[in-house]
Amino acid sequence: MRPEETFTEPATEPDKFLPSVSIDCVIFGFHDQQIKVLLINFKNTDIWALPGGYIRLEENMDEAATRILRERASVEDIYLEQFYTFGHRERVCRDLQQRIFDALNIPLSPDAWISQRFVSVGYYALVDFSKVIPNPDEHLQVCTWFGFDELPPLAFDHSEIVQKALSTLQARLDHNIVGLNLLPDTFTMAELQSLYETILGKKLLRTNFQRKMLGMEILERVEKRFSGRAHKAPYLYRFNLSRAE
Amino acid sequence: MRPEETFTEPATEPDKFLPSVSIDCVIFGFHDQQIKVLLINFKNTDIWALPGGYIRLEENMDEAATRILRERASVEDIYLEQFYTFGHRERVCRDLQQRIFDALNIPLSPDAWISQRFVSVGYYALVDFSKVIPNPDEHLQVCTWFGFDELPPLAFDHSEIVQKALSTLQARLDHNIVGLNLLPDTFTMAELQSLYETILGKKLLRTNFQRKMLGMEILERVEKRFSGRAHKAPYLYRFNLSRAE
DNA sequence: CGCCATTGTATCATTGTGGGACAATGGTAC
DNA sequence: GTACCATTGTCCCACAATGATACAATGGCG
Repeated sequence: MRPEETFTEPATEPDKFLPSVSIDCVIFGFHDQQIKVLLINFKNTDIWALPGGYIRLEENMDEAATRILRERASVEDIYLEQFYTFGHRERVCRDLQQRIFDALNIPLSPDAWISQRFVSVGYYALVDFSKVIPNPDEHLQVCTWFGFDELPPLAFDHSEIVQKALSTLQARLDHNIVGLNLLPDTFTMAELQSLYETILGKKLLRTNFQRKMLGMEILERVEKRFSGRAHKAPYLYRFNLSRAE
Repeated sequence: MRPEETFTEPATEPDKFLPSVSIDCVIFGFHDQQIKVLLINFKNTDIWALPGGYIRLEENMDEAATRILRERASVEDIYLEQFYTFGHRERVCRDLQQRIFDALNIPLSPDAWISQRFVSVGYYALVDFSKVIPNPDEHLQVCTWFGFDELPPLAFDHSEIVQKALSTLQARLDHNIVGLNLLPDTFTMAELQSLYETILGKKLLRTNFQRKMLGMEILERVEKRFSGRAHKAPYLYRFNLSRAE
């Protein structure tokens, strides 16, 4: 199964997919003190959108989301969570959709279910920025990271979807161990704090943050870092969930 | 538009509805110190299920949920919230579905989308038990309240849906003002506490619960109750959201 | 008319959090 | 080599939030 099958097949082989339902993935990364989102851009257009896809008849919905993510971001064992389903009547703009298919030179019959109304199930993924290789297929020009605050205008209701993904992530910050998925294997306390501050959109007190994180007993210290920078070298930490009981 | 149209139409007039997507509603009430759930029972069967329905092409998804609720529980201005979307491959059992349609004497073509796989969007509603008039239509034998701990076996994956609805409600208890929707206009502190204890499934300390609720400044005291029972008569309270600022 | 379960409130101990003090560290500049 | 200094790790204090208990007020009931 080649990655690019997903995009063309629903138009050419509609019977292999579940009609009226799509999946859109908000893939979050963290780099340079910034939340990043992976966006795609269709060939011959300037249209940016969330990576998404459709559910094959033989797939569970979660499996479909995992596959879509694998195809776009080339990552396995991903942290993936469903957060909301978007079902506004006019959420998919027909004209814009037509423009995309025209640009790709794929025929789109107005009768096909893929031309009709959609409900889209939103998933967000937390991935280690450094391990992701964006993976454009033959229909995509680019597949790139954008800073959360520098997103281009997005197709359809994708801006709303991104916004809802972030607010859900904020609300679940206590339960999701976001660092485990968004950071490299080892990291400094400052990096972890910067991640939390970026997600929450506010500054935290360094000392209290450190106290709280260490108190959770899910961090393990590893050897001192050989800091390239000046000043006192911080510890490196690693997540160790087995310590939490 | 008569209520019962919803159930037959997708089979007879599939083009009026969005294929592959259904809505299932978990309608919560509170009575006799118990969380209640409204269930339906199809005529000539012993099959219990959640009230559900389909999305008309001209409806937003939220509107569809509101309509389904109105048709089943005859309540307007309902507190309704989407909580999860269920998309397992085998979640709708074909045989069971066939049995329902046979019992109702409605033809069900195996080719129709309604015979195929579904994704179901779950909504939960919080309603004032005393104001709800369960409203069975011509295809339903009964439409009744069940205690949450005394639910009969449910069709398809509806047990899982109910469970997820409650756990979501628990998680959102801080943000949702559940009392506003689940209790009558006026109520005692003991009733409010009992509601919270039932939802959370654990006892709370009376004095601290009272302190916390009063501290939120969303309750307003009304005249003393003429308690039929012995002992000190408690205050009656009413929600007054304008006080929260 | 006193009993007593219930209710409203005050009080104290414990824990959690905001905020700052301070010593230790380890490149950098001299 | 040495003084410097921003960063880091830790401790401490003040105050808020919460757990838990004590106690007075109430109002039907016997």
